[in-house]
Amino acid sequence: MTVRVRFAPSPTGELHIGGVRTALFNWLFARNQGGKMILRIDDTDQQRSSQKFLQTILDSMQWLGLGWDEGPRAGGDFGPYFQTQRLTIYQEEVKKLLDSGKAYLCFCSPEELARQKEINAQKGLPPRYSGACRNLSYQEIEEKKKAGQNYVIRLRVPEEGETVVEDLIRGRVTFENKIFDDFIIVKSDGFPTYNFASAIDDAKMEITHVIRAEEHLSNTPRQQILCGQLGFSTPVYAHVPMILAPDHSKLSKRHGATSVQEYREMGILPEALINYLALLGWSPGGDREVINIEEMIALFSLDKVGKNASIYDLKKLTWLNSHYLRTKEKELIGEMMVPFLQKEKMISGELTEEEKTYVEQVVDLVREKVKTLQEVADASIYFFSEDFPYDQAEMAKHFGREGAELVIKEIGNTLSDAEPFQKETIKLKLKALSDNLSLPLSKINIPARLALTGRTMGPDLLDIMTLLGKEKVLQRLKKAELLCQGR
RNA sequence: GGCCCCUUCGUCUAAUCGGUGAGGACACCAGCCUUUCAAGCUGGCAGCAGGGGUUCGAAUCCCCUAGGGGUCACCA
Repeated sequence: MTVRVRFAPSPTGELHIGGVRTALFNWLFARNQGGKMILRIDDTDQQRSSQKFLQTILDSMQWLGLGWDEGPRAGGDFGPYFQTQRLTIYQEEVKKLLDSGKAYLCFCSPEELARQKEINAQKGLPPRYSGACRNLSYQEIEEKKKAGQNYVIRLRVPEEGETVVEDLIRGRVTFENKIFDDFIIVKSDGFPTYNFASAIDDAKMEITHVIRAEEHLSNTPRQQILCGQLGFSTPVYAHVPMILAPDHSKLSKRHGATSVQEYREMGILPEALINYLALLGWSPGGDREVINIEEMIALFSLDKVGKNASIYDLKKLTWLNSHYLRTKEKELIGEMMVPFLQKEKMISGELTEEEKTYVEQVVDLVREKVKTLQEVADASIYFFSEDFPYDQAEMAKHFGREGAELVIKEIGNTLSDAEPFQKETIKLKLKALSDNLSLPLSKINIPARLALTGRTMGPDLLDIMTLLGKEKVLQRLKKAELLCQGR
């Protein structure tokens, strides 16, 4: 039997890192097992679902390289892959349950239910449904329907016995059936609830393994009961641990960057995010930290997934990102830089081949010093514009000093003779100048760097000079002379 | 509150059948390197939640306590 797994996001928000990690584990498992990855859209929440979120989720998945074999944009034999397009399938199953008395209509209004819950809460009882409509007569039902009363459909849950979930990660988990009340399977708007639609779709789509977050573990017995009533066999379950925010609470917007989209905009590389997320809750064994996707696929197995929730730590993500930033081909990083450079107005329009090469050279110099693509852009301004900012504090320190102007002037003089204008010749010139002026090399390099870049830290000075070219270097040194005078 | 899950350095984690000086990574600190800042290299700090058992021997098995998380929605 071929493995079929599914990732079933609901388009009610952006794809967050918890969701991606779940998607990743599904994807790795499918690839490792030679199985299929299905993407299903659980969009039964009419109020909150939106087309915009759907697009973002699909884009995020594709950006990360987590492709799917069946689903939106891919098609497949088990469609449709949107729950809102599967209504007739659910209706068919509802009818069976209703006809056999395994489900019933409930006319209690949300207000009534809320009141019941409040009463229960006051008595210290769990907030469960009273069962008021459990045994309505046929006549009562017809009357209420005729009166136009809204209703939901509830599943009649057996009060005796227990339901056992055999979880690949947690082991055997037992629930007493009496703790469940008759839960809703069809909402008053006619749409199925999550537990209902999910159980049906997993069965109809022939999903073999349901790999999802631990928050669903408590829902699993309900789905198993449903499968039993529906006559479906249950898939194998694997509940992966949750990802928690640094304050140990459940992830939410107030925790800063939590969506894939945000990391992308920040300049995190997809492979860094994947690598980081893979290490959260799973270990490839040994002392591996940096691991590429092919190795992950080869090594992935659910029994190496841990049981405890993990807290995400941006520092490690950032470290991995700087690693990939530094080691990936500069041509590829150059391409990825384009939107960032455009955003900062450092480039515009289509790049010529020459410009592409220049961007790559800049990237190659700057990336050693920073951790994200955005930081590459921030650290590259002086390579793209004459109108770059000068660090005021450093200016005061290095240009405000007695004799600063003279040093800058001397640097300009000596460099104007540097021919060809290359690292070795420049190096010799600067060294000679340091000897002539009896100044340590740093007293020359630092002002020069400040003059050329507006800051005192950055890539190798000689590399900056050669990439900028003689003309710009001399021009900026002239400008710096004036800045010294105007102190 | 009921039910369920979980508990190894600050964080992510490793430790085949119980026998380890409890290993690695990020972060942090120090040194080296160095024209700046990084990177890199070397070293350091730091952990088995607590208590009972079982055993010659427990991070590992059992029980209790504590703590954290999840769930109990006409959200998924």
